[in-house]
Amino acid sequence: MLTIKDVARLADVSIATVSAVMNGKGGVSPELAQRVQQAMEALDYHPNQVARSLKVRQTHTIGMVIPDVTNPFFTDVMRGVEDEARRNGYSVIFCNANEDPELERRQLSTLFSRRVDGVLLAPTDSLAAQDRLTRRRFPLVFFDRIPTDFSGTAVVTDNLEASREAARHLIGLGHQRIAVIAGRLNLSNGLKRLEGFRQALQEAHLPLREEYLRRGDFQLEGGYQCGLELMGLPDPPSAIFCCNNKMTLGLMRALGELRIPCPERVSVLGFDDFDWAASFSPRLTTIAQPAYEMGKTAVELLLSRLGTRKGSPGGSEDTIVTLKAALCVRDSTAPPCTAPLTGGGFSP
Amino acid sequence: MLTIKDVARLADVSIATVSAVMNGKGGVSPELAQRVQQAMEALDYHPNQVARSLKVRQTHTIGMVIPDVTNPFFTDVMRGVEDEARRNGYSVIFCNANEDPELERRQLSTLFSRRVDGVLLAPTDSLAAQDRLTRRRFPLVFFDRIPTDFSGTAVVTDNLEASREAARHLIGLGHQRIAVIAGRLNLSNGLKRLEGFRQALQEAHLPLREEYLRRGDFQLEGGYQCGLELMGLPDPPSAIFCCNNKMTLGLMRALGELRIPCPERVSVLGFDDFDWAASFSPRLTTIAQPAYEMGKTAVELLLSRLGTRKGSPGGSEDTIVTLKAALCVRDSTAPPCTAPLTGGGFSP
DNA sequence: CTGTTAGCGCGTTCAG
DNA sequence: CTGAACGCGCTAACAG
Repeated sequence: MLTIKDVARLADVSIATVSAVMNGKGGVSPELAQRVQQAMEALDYHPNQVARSLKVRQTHTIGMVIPDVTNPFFTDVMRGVEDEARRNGYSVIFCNANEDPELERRQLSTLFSRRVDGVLLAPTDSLAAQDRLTRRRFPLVFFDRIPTDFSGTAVVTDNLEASREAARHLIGLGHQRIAVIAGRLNLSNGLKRLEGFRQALQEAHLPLREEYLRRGDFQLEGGYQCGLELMGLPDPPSAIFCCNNKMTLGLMRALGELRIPCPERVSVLGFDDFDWAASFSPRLTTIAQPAYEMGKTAVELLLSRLGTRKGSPGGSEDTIVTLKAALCVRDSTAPPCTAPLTGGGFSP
Repeated sequence: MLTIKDVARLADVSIATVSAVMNGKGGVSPELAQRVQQAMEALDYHPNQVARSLKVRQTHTIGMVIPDVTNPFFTDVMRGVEDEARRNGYSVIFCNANEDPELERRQLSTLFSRRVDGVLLAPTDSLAAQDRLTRRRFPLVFFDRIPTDFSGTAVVTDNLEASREAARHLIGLGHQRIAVIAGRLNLSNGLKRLEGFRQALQEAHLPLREEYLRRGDFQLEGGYQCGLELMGLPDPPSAIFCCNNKMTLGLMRALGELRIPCPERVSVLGFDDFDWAASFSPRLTTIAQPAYEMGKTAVELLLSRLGTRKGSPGGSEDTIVTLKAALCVRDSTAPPCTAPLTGGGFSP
């Protein structure tokens, strides 16, 4: 393996000089710099970053732990993270937490051992934030979700407002029997989405019937089950708001098996947009989160904390950036049908 | 930052002893080992992996460069990689190449600087393999696709056989006018899929009309365009085989806009399965690649090369593992309609 | 402006 | 079985 010494020898200078030109320090005569450059080229020399990291005490690596890599929302975030990180000379070690707090802990632990400069985290429960492992171990930026009573740096979408808008869209269409498939309620995203939905209903003086509030787990299976239950009700809803992409998938699967046409018999509005949403029937009405931008912002936040870290501690912390989501109206939402589709008789 | 010295001091032993217990070397009295363990616990000590890496000359990190993180096929592979890597004490640095050979080169370069122990690569063109950057720099395992005239270690799915099966399914349904939307033909996956399709047609003594062979770029837009063109033909196909997931999405979008019912008017069979495929209408008939297993296998292959690397060079190289894919028959394929749907008249 | 030297935190000799 | 010394490849302080 080539080292800085090989370059120095070939260029006939000291290793300090080589180091200086590599790091763009001034104070090297143009001729020598030239010689060094050529030597590096000739040898196809790549400086050993691990040695460098040991010395400068930063690895230019950030860790990212994701609850679920197969969720397209998170992969969009990842793209934003990777792009922005690379543009700033950082690499990213990604870890899958599989929505498992214990695994999350272990991942955080190895990230620390690898001395990443900072970590991007979408926590799987509310504990991570308080953990001695995370706090003070390294700069941490939360994304997508934050624990209750959170203080720190984070970037999230405005889940409350987005969900209100979603519900208002349904209400505006004339729906009165609106159900919601909520996600896990221990983290901010699930909670705020339900809350926003509730608020909009309240503002419209519409009740949220108990049997219309279902709780999934953000997974496909949960959405499927809730969909089955909801449509099996004596008085099924005419519209359903589904709090994330995977559950929406499950819901649609349930509707398909039940042969319940959407939007004719029931409207569906799903949180999270994805390519697929516009390719199949029905084309899904969704709330689109700015996922890529979220990743980009998370890195910016982290890097700025890293930059000022040397300054007085407790400086620019406790920043929560909130991103706006957008309603994408497509074909899965429509006014409720007035004529009953089930029987031949009338109903009010 | 805590070091091994702090542990040694607290346990009142030498650093060598601490090192020995950490690495499970024998020759330490149980009592001392106990003391050391307790000290490590008490301090919540995490060994500095970067220092360790510098010394032992391996980072226990593998690099993975992916052509497109947003493609669910690759994220499934990633899950397999991450899981298997972690189980063997490896972390993974993932890089997005964005289907861009130049970016791929840069990513490979920084991976080398970071001295990853090996790299998993789905190359974006045929050059990477020959590159002086990749060859001999570090152990390399290709996945998903290999360059033409490849030699080395790789894991791919049996694209040829899978595509033959796909085409045979369509033929078995009675289709005669079968079109194909092929992908990029410079890499093995695109090529083999087309080849398998061709073979099956030949075996059935069916011609592949020139206008029925379209070439996409594995992206959604390409599938969309090809779909438009194909269905705009004077004599449109009654079935389409689409060579990857994203193009299938585009194709379905085109069909939707054209209001061409699937499978009534045209059957669609897409390469790559995904959760979505079973949730919307029509439920897609697909070829399901064992993506997770591919990731897992890639890591196994890499790790075994790493393990025997100290042995005679050129040992267990040039292994190409081929994984079987499975046909998932759902609703998007059906026998061709015999009655014309377009006009009211007859046609043969 | 350039070269020499001392560590960064750890693993691994070697004496004891 | 344990402890002190050396070096991995690099940067930073200092000396020339």
